[in-house]
Amino acid sequence: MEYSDKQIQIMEAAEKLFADKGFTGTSVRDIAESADINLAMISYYFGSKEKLFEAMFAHRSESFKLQLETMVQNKEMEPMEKMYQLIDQYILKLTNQQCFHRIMVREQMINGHGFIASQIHALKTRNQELIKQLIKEGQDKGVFKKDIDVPLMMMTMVGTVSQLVTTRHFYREINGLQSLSEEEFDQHIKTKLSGHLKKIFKAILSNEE
Amino acid sequence: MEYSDKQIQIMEAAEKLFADKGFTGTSVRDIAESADINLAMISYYFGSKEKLFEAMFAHRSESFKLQLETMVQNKEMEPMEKMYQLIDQYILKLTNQQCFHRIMVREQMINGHGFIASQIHALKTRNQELIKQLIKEGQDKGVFKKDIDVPLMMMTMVGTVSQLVTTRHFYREINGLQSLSEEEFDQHIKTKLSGHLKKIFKAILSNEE
DNA sequence: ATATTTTAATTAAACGTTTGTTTTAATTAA
DNA sequence: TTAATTAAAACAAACGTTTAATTAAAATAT
Repeated sequence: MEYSDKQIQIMEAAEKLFADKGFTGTSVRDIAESADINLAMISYYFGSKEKLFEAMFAHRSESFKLQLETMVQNKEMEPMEKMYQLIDQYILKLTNQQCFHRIMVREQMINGHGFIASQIHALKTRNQELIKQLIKEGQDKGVFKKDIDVPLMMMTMVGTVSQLVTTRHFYREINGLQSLSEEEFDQHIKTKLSGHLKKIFKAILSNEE
Repeated sequence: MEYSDKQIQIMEAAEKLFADKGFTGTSVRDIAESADINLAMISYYFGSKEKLFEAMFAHRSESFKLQLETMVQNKEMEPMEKMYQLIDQYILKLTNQQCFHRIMVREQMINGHGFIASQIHALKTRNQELIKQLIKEGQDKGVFKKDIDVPLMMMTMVGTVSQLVTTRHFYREINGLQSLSEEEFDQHIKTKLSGHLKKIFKAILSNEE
């Protein structure tokens, strides 16, 4: 789908507001003011508030996809290296798109059957499939353990990163990092999380002692 | 705070709706119908929708507290055993109060400064403090590693359980567990999570090889 | 114990706002 | 001149809350 500059401007304002206040907590007048456009433009461009939400979600979903195909199929790379790269890519996606992630968290909790639910389902199923391939390769090569619960493992990766992103202000305070700028704090999070998750995944996956 | 049966009846209906549809997504008329009372009773008993939310939250917060004090101070118990017990207790709390947890997840994402934010902050700070004690004891006894990032470790415990609870329908489908009843599925989750987290925490914490 | 008074609980209707959306009119670009 | 784009006003529906009237319960007096 192609969008004009004005449409993207509206979607970006909407994303921020939806992330902060939720779908029902955000009014179309909020969005119009924040995007600096007249409120009639929302219906004009997107048809409705709901359809704007869906358009924004689908738009961001695209850039939220993990780029794993070529990496998973790469035969030069060690399985554990691939796993580490997956972790870093996931951390990067989430820290770079924290608004969209917060929206995802809200939507995931609703066991819906509409457009958004199927978008999330497709995203998750795709990732799970690719990671299963990655794990199998490591097992076939004898470097990964045999009894690995992939969905549970993913829960730990996604859950840990998600928890840090959604409670970042608490983590920040408890570690006395108020002096850092948002960008510096994001960098701090990335580094810490990366080391932490790699340690855990090595312990779960690796056959070596 | 003491509440009458009717007040609890209202708070329980409200909790379910707030968990499913969010605060703004839930109308006082929804709550009144679901609790089978006249809508004026909400203002009559609680003052406002907002105050009902706060009352419900504080009420549930009480029973959500981890009971750790006596366990942490127990000198007969091994540190790792305590850690395992903490994990199981946390899993139990979350699976038993999934509605409240979903509300917590929503509220945590808002970096607010009101009543709810301070309730959550108190809950989290208290847990973190007790767990820090637990870790320190293990380190002093020489059974835990020295370089442990307690906040990050907690992110993994809380995050993994939270992720499973908030995306339970997806986890259920991907593992082909649709035939289980909700209760059987909850039991399945508890068992799996317990083993998974204990394995991870042993790897992170234990000094033994 | 019964009758009376007082307090509390419950109801339906109404209030003024805010909501998402549409319409109408004005302006701009082709 | 025609079509595309913007702004402002208007719309009904839904919102949280309050009101005033009624019923139920509790407390007091006889």
